[in-house]
Amino acid sequence: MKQRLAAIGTVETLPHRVAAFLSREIESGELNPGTRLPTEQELSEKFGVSRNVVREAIAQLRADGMIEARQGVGAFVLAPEQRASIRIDGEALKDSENMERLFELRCILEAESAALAAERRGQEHLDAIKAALDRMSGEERWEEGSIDADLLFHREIARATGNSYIHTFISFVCEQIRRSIHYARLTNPLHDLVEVNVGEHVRIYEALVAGDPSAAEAAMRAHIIGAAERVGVKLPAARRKQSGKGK
Amino acid sequence: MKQRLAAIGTVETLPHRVAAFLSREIESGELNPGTRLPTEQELSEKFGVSRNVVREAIAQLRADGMIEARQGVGAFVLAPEQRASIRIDGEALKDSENMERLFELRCILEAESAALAAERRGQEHLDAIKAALDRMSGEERWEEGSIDADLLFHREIARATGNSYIHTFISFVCEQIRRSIHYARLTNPLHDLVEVNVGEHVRIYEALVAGDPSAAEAAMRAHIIGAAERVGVKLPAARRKQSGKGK
DNA sequence: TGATACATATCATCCTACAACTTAACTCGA
DNA sequence: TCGAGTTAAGTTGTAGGATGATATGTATCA
Repeated sequence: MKQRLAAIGTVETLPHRVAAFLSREIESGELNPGTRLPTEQELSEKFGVSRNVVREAIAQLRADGMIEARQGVGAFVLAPEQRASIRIDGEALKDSENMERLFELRCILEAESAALAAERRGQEHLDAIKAALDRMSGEERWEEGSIDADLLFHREIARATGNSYIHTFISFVCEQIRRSIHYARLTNPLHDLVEVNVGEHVRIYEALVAGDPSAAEAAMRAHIIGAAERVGVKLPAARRKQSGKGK
Repeated sequence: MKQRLAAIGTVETLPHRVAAFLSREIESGELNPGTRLPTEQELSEKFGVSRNVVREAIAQLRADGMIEARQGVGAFVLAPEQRASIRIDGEALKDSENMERLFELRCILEAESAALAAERRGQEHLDAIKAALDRMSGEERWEEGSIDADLLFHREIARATGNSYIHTFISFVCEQIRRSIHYARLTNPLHDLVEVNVGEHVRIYEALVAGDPSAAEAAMRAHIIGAAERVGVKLPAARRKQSGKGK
């Protein structure tokens, strides 16, 4: 709490910057659940901004369920379980272990998504998935166009599950991963472009056409594991395909 | 866009209400990606609030990545894929089909969580899970205390996966479900209290102790399906446990 | 036709003022 | 002395006005 805006860094509007700063204080444990934030006036002075800016920042944080404000009392940090939304800290993804974990979560979601899509897809879903696949095949190198087509491919599969929450969660996770990789490239332009592997996508598509949930799941799992490795992330050992204890 | 705040309903601060209204317009497709919102001044007049209130509302929406504001131009709706966070509309969960879908997603996440926890848990995890279990067992009826203990049980299992994203996602989904059920009870006080089924929890715990991922997954899946049914939600047919095609 | 200047529209920030709510302190009566 | 009621102080919630910054469109000039 000794910071001024000059030390906050990053771009964007002042409210966004104040909110980001406070958010980091909360996530890092500097401000524990139950802690009362400084008053709006104090924050205003501390950061050298108007009270309106502080209020806008606080509005953001309360919409996220990170804090609650009580009129006449102050603003208090809430427990993470009370959050009204899920966010992923882009900075945290610079740590490759966190990237691993996010890929693991993605693998869980996408493997199930593919299996459900294989069961529930209609012709219109297959058409959309094929269109994304064709778009991917038309690219010679793994560039933004390919990345967009790849994301679209995954999103269309998730759409075919008929479960909008699955679609939302997968879209979100894929987008966060994409952003992280994108920013890594901006920082390090020599970062190698990753080659597209359309064969893996084709196998997923074929399993969907065949309506084979197990094949779809396996193909998708292999694809996500492969995609992770291609960006330098090694997923934790595959599970239960070796245990053979499952019924 | 013909609404006034009187028609917005719900409680809370004016910015929150304006943001919620706009958010619903966006989610419902009334405001498509690329659409330009009315100016701040127009929204201020339309809703009969000050421009500050409108700005705070917009700050919330832009923090979510639902809109982007360009100085001198206006505020524009962004595509859902650009969202910086995941939210679940509590109103949408009043539709039982959406509740089904959310439970399905929960089942996907929690089954995997249990399996990973069975592989990765340490003694400290088991202790925490047991503590939550004991707390649940001490309750004679399914009340808030039991619900909290149940949520804690699930969160501790997710923590044992060692993947904070899994933990975050599961916590979030469980909390949204809990809130939805809680509000349903406020609206309809005659809604039956649901009995706690500690036996299912014990089975999960035992599989964790035994370090048996398959058993943990199966027990968790059965528990989630049972929990859903106990609140009147029937999950889509179980998948792949009958296909037997998996390797 | 392209570049430059100017006007207009709109967001971003700041400031002031008052309303509404909460909490602590004070006063008064039993 | 204790409890209830009142008042004062502190803090958030809202409103309104002003100025700065940015983007876009239009007019003018070379």
